[in-house]
Amino acid sequence: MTTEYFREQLKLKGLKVTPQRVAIFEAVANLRNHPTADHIIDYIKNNHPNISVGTVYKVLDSLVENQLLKKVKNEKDVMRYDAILQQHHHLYCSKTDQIEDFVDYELDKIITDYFSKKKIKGFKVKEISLQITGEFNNNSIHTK
Amino acid sequence: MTTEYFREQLKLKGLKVTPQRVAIFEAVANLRNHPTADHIIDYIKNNHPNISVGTVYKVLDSLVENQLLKKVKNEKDVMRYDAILQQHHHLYCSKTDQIEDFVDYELDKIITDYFSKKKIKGFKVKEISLQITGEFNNNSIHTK
DNA sequence: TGCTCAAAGATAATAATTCTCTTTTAGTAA
DNA sequence: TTACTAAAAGAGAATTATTATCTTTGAGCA
Ligand SMILES: [Mn+2]
Ligand SMILES: [Mn+2]
Ligand SMILES: [Zn+2]
Ligand SMILES: [Zn+2]
Repeated sequence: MTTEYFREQLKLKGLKVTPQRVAIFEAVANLRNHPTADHIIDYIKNNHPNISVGTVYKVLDSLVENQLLKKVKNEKDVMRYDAILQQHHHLYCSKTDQIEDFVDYELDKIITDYFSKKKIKGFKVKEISLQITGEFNNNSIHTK
Repeated sequence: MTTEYFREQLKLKGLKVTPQRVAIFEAVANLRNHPTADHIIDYIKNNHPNISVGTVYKVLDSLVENQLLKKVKNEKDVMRYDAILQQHHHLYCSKTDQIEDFVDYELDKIITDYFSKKKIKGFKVKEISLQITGEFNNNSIHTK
């Protein structure tokens, strides 16, 4: 996924294409492990040694607002971000803070079918995702 | 659910039964809407006008640790707590911060069945729950 | 009834995030 | 290409949630 792609996405949303926005957007996508603001800052330090933390938070907010990123719910006092917008689920490790993506179309179909029949009264569903909590086997943690 | 019940639960876990612990535990259970530490403090102000916020956080931590409460993941920078331990899901309102419980045994069975067949390799599942994001119809918000 | 250790209270410290203000710059139009 | 301008970035202070430290209190137990 090239830098040009990220610039384009920003443009499509009517956002000014700044080096900071591109770098932050790209960082979340490349890091892939649902990074925190801090992870992102570390990651872009080389090319942006003096980026302001306020900028990072503001950019993340606006990317989320413009639906180019999503926040990832978790039970720590630090927000995490996700560049994958398509429907997917998350594996939460209760030992480490690792969060991995879990994609399963068959499961998605089952759930979609179920909720197309059974409506939740008084609530309009926009999105359904699973949070799967458990533990990774140490040896199978794929860092790349 | 009587106060005696909460005292008993604490005792069963080998925790000292203090008025603060009982009050906080009871508050989360009675409030029912996945309160924050702050909500809890407000709620118990009458009976415990001088409770220390540090105490509230420490008690909440230890109740979670002892599996008498659960943290509720959400995408705000404030933790929320749940006294319902049995398997259930959450409806997240994207307009307000309302989080409501959603219980559905049929759905649980479908998901359990699915995962009993299809294992996730490299990951030992402990718990699966859905986060259902959407919007409540204003008129059907049940505050009690 | 008194001991003792764990818990509560008070308050300072920390960490994540937001805010305010000044400077810079991307986009646009002369 | 240049100049203008609104929006964004930077710097740093402020805020908020949470945690830590230290002293005092009190629950459980002999
Ligand atoms: Mn914090
Ligand atoms: Mn915070
Ligand atoms: Zn993800
Ligand atoms: Zn709940």
